[in-house]
Amino acid sequence: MEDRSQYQHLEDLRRQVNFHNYRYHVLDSPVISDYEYDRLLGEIRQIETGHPDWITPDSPTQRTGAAPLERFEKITHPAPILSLANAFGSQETRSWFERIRKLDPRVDSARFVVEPKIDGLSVILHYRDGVFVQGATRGDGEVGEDITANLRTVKAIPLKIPVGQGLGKQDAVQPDKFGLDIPGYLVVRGEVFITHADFEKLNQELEEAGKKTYLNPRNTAAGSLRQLDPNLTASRPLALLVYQIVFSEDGQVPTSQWEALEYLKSLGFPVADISRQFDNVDEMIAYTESWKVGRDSLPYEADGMVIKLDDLTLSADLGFVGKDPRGAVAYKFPAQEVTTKLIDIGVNVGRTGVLTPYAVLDAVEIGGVIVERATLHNFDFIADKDIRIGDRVLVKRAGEVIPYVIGPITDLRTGSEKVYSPPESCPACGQPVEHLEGEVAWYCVNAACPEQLVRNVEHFVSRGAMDIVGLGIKIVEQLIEAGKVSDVADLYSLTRADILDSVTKKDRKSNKEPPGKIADNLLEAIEASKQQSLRRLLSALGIRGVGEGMAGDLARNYPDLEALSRATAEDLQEIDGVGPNIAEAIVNWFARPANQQVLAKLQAAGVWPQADSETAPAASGSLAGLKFVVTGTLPAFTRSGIKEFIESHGGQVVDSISKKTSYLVLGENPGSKVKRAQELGIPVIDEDALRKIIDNS
DNA sequence: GATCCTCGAGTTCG
DNA sequence: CTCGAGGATC
Repeated sequence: MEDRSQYQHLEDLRRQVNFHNYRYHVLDSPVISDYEYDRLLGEIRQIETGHPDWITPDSPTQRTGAAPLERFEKITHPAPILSLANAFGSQETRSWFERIRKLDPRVDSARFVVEPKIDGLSVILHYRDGVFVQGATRGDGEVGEDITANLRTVKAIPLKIPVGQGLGKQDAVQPDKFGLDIPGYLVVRGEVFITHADFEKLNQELEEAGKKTYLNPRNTAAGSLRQLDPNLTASRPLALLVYQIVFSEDGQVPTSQWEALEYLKSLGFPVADISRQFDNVDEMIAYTESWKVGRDSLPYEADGMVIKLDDLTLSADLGFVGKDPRGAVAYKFPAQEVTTKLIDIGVNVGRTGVLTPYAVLDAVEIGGVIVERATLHNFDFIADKDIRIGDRVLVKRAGEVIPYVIGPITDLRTGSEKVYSPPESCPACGQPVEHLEGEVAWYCVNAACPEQLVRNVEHFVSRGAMDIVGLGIKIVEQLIEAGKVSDVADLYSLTRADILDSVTKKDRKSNKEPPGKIADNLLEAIEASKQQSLRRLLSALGIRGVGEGMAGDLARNYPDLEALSRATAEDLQEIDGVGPNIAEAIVNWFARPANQQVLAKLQAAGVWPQADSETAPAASGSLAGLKFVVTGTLPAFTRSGIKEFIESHGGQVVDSISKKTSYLVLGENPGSKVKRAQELGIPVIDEDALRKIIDNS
């Protein structure tokens, strides 16, 4: 008697846990705390321990704990698991529609369903009498691998359908709203994936534990499902969205894709909430395109949208082209991540002598441009990620612009890859390289390294520094090669003849301007640069640790270079933001004879700015005390324009988002900063909103 | 001593 | 944009 009531209690507990599981993993809105959930689960475990014969495969305790497998068994799918033809852009999507319209007049008035194409792993789930009995990978579409034990640990997969039956809650689903008999045997298809947020959290945890991190959410999801030990799979934050009924027996299922999604939802399966139904091609395409732009705001990685004819009967009647069904098409977004071969590793020498490795890649298109080079940051990065020459690597364009190597696809190694070791001598001058203890960077310490000189002069003339227009890297190289320039001060003693002698020979055919004119323009630009502010000159000199910001701070505290050169390390540390390291770097720079010579030459040439008004901070204004970060392109401003605009109203512009940021100003084609702002709860505004803030105060 | 913030330096393609 | 590192802050 007691057994009987305890069994009923167990059943009740299981129903409750399943319900809360559904609330959490499918609806994403839990109604009890994790603690309470764990307590319910614990109680079930306790009862089951006392009565092992009561354990059923759909008990929530059976999600974990299965023993590791030797290998995965093969499973033949009950129906072929199809792939889709791709369409790149709206033009190809329209062509697809036109093609099938000609084949069948019914297409003319057809409806469409648009769903996200999530970058995860396709899985096939089998339910016998409402109980999850088997799960498989897609494999080649006919035969997949049995990963039932792993899938059981994915909490978003209902172990029993329908969910919520008998709980009497308002969220309880009504599977009979379609008036259909739930099939005794039902096979559905879905995508297992990991959200961006969970992926980042997982990688952070792995990194803290000193373990190897994953490359991207897709690899992680795929790797997690292919673990032979289900306990490992259980520890991964896998999510699921279901989108297709593959097969059914002993029952009826909807014959429209939209209803199929509704039906699956009613059975307790998670279904993508951005899926939409359309009866108009233009609106369908507009919606699809809207996600091409908005893909970054999705919580998961999507590599496109799937467009399906809503009428599944019509879709089936249309048949196939090769293996692809005619009734659906995958609208692909431009790739943001691409794999390619790393052919070689080269090394650049920066103006400070830092050696930076870069990857020479087998050219690939990423997001519309051909990429064949990507920075590798530093030599530790190569070692940490275990990047080898000949590896296939995953490459991404950060913020849609600068490509970088995420890491090697180790599964694709052939054994012929070569481990890379950093050079022992500078690739530009051949002098031995040095590495300071505790620092990541390797340096070429040869003061006469020609590459460093080129970079140094390049930096000196750049837009943010002395702003000498018309003096590009090519001309700098030629002037140095011709021996006309051996430090930045030499620019001010250049004659017309010097420039004509060394520069014009090579550039003549590519330039329409007569060489004399080029020389004159250049001399004029050099002359004009003598009027640049102390802040700009300081930042142009390239003292270690002194960039645009620090140069401004120094220029506010010292009237000219002479005064600064006499400052001691102690004096300098009085300035906010200057610590022992930067103070020492400044003192050392002024102490070097070569630099003293440069200073003397500059002074003689009249390049000797005094403390200037440009450095006076705007202490008041409607934006006083507010910190702004700008991302993307603003309609009415240039990059430096918006900075000046905000600063002129007393606001401050910084580069990276932190808790102290007041607003993120959003332009077009924004980068990853938007996501970070959302995480930190920082208000995101556009240009107009910024103006309103100024006007309203 | 640990953690957060800010800055500097190098960076690709067209 | 990313990464490293110096400085400030608790």
